[in-house]
Amino acid sequence: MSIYDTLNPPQREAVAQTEGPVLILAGAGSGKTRVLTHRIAYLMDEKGVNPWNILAITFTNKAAQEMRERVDKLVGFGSESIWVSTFHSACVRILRRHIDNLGYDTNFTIYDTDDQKSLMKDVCRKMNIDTKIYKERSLLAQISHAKDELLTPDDMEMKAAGDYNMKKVASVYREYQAALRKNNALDFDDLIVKTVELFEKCGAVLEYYQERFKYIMVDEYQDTNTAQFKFISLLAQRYQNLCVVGDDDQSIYKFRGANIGNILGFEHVFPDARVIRLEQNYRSTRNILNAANQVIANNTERKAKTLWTENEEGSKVHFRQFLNAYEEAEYVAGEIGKLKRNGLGNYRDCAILYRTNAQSRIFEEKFIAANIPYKLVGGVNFYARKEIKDLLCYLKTINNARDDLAVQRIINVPKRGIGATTLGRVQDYADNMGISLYEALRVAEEVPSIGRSLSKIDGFVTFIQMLKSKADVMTVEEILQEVIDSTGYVAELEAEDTEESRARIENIDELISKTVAYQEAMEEQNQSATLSGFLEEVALVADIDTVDPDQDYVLLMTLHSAKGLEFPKVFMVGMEDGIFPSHMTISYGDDGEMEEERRLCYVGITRAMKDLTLTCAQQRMIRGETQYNRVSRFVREIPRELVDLGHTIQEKKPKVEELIPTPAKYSKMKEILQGRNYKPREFKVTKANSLDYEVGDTVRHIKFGVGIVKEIVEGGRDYEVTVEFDKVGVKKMFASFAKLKKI
DNA sequence: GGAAGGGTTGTTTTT
DNA sequence: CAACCCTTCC
Repeated sequence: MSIYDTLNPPQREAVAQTEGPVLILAGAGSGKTRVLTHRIAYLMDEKGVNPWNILAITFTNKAAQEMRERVDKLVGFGSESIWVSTFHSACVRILRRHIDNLGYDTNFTIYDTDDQKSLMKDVCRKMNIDTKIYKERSLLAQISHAKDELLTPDDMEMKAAGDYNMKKVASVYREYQAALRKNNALDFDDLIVKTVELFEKCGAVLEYYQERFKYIMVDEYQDTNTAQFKFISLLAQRYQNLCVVGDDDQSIYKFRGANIGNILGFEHVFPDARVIRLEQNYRSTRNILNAANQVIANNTERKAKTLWTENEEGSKVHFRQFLNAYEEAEYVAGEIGKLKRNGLGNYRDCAILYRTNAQSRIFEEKFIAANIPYKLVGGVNFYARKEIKDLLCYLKTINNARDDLAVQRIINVPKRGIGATTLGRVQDYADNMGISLYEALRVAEEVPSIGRSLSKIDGFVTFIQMLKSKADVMTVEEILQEVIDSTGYVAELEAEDTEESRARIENIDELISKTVAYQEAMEEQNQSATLSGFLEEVALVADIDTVDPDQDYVLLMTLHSAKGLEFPKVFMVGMEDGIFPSHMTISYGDDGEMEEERRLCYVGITRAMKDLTLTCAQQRMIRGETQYNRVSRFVREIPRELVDLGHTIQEKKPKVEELIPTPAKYSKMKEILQGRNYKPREFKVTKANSLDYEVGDTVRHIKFGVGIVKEIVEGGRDYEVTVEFDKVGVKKMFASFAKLKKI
């Protein structure tokens, strides 16, 4: 009995076909992750392939991690030397070693969307471009599309021919790239583009990686763009052992350049490719799968296939319509509460899927009111929060002083009395001398009419220099701690003492824990923890990567984020024409866009294992105005006999109210929500049953150090602990996030 | 130099 | 409805 006996025939074929190009068309829930992990195991076990020679590209870091764990279980050795990572991480890893060939420093910074926007703003200002006409966002979008297609500014200009607008964009693109290079920074798209550029420019580097990656596998292949395809084909050119896995019906990233032609035309590019179809679904009940099949059958641009399953029929797809979004959310909260109370399932079995992030708000409100723990995936990224960005920019400045953007952000945070005027003068000087902002600050005495600000600038520069010199011997955590202490960042927030400032401090504590976690992870993998390593990890984590399967919470996310996941119970909410499919698609889109929306719907439906509920509201507030939407056309595409309509339209919510303890008045809700602080994300404030320390004990706090517990007051939600610290005096804090350790 | 307030704008979707 | 940008006022 071998580990491969549990596979069905096509799965086994996909596993055993190790040589040459292979296209695996894997329908939703057809066990493609199993195939991939078994295939890797097979390569190592049966074919004697060195794990060092295997590259597996996944869509998220989380998927990468899971795949490694599963291979570990199958093979039990060597999985740590397989490269399993996302396109972006793989490229960063390569660039960190070789990007000096392209004239960048290997400690380059990675710019996120916010950084890109600030940089673009600078560029437009310098070029005298009216951002009322050419919006930063739209310029960046056009540039991003160009990069997806591997078009340089020159290509774009050529393509523009007589098109004035596109010519203008091309010139902005050129300046933008120059600015990035000056800051020694890359944006997300550059990570791929520059790697391809590197391969094309340096034959030796490409050859090295071709030799290294003799076996290449790519998951979620339907969502690769042209640049990613180029990256992969260059690598696979020599040995041609390229195995791609995808499902054209689940291609949902056209807007960010995904080229569905990559999968539809694979056999054309690799004529001797073996094509294997996985059509048996192991995930969903028959009713759910049939509903999905019926919906997707309305698309014309697809490789025909029909998924089947041996699973039981299961319950029908539930459909419920409500008066408004509040009742919709209340219903969902009520259903989940009921499930948990009746012991029929856990919170973690449930996912709420919606089309746009903005729809999450109401569900958060209702979940808080109903005391249901949840985790919001996506939306405002943790690393996009002001306090986190501020601190990270300190780290970036210490790491790469050529990053002007980072320096600009922190030079006067906290207030050092270095204002816009002074900064402008230094910037001018830097521009004239062709040096970076930070270099100019270092020689600020040379800058004309700097006056009294000089001493303040000196203070800042001395501080950064000190940390730069010590960066090699300090851990990331120590550096961060030093920044926090010396700048008084947290102290300032403490003085503020509002709900908001406390939430910010909590976020900062979390950032500190993340540095510790990073160090531990590196130690485990026998790698050294570096500042640029940490910054890179921070730049490339997707929110979904932070979901912890051991925690019992409901997941709230967009349909896009749900790709690749599965849940026993799924709620697809906001099923209305105008929301999903989106207003944009209905009014301005073509057939292709509508088909993409439909694929998104297909992805949503096929996430569900046992139970699927579709909901919508008759009226809904969008951007301050009330909309009346029809039931989504996708709902109407599901055959009537597969649907349970419940007790008609507005079942007045008699039971629901009982389920929700707080008075269901919106204003009241809002008060609770806002009182609880800003944007509550996870339910972390869970009151411990008891504390493992008591009055008189000596405890350690991650930030304040050692102290003695003076008082413990039991509050409703949490314990309030008063501690007298050796260094910082008496502090009051909540037990659940002070994380005091008895010593 | 910095905070407060008013007007304007906009959302699909993300690494 | 908010978030964000810009102006105004201290």
